[in-house]
Amino acid sequence: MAKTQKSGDVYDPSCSARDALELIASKWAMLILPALADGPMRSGALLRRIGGVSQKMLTQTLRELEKNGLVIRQDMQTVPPHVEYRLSPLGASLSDVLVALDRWAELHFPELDAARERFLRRRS
Amino acid sequence: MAKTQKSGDVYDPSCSARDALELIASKWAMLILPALADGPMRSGALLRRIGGVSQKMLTQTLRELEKNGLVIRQDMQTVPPHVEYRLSPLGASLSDVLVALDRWAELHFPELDAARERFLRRRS
DNA sequence: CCGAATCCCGATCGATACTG
DNA sequence: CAGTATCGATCGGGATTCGG
Repeated sequence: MAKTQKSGDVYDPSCSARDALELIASKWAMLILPALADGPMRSGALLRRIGGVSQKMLTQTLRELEKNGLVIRQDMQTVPPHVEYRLSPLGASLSDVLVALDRWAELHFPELDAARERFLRRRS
Repeated sequence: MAKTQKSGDVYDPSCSARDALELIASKWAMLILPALADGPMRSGALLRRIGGVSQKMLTQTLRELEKNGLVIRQDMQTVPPHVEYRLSPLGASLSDVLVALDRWAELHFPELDAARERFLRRRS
């Protein structure tokens, strides 16, 4: 195996907990997983729900999440294509934490904005 | 102003809550902020604490966090240089959420590993 | 018609060496 | 000890094309 798994330590780059963190540390994953918390969605619906995401990045991120067992992909094998994505139990547990992060951003972004402006003013 | 601030909605790419999320969605920010939760640290100590980070990325990320009011930089103006970083109250509140994320990764990475292996096996 | 794969470019990252 | 500069490698993301 590639990594020594001692105990889970995200500060150890050789621990695969770090891989897990890097998977999560993606702005799209942080939006996709919470979006799926309310129930299964088609790829087109996700594309509309998540503003600013491209089809490519959506598919790419979903594949990565599927690969790691966080998202389950269900292809209805119909014409026209109908593909649904839903959270696995593992994905749902992660989604809970990510929802908290999203809510933090939605609550505190004005303070970040203000700090940025203060910072710029200070250097002018 | 660049973005219409309606209400905080991370799903709206024109809301600066999205900017906040993108700032957070960095593997280094996710390690730096929790690392500072235990108290102020010097830059060298952070470099040692956070495995795999380069001096460049550490400085760069710290600057970004400082710019957004999450981290406070204190230069002791001595020779040799002594610079300390510590969380602002805002940064501390974010750190709490990030700690939860880190702990999720440390708890569940074996399940991700297993899922990846299952995925590979399925396609072989 | 919907979802995925390919090509291509700019932005970003990381290693190393250097400055104050 | 803290930060910067440079450069090659890598990644993100859009436009386009493919396939069912």
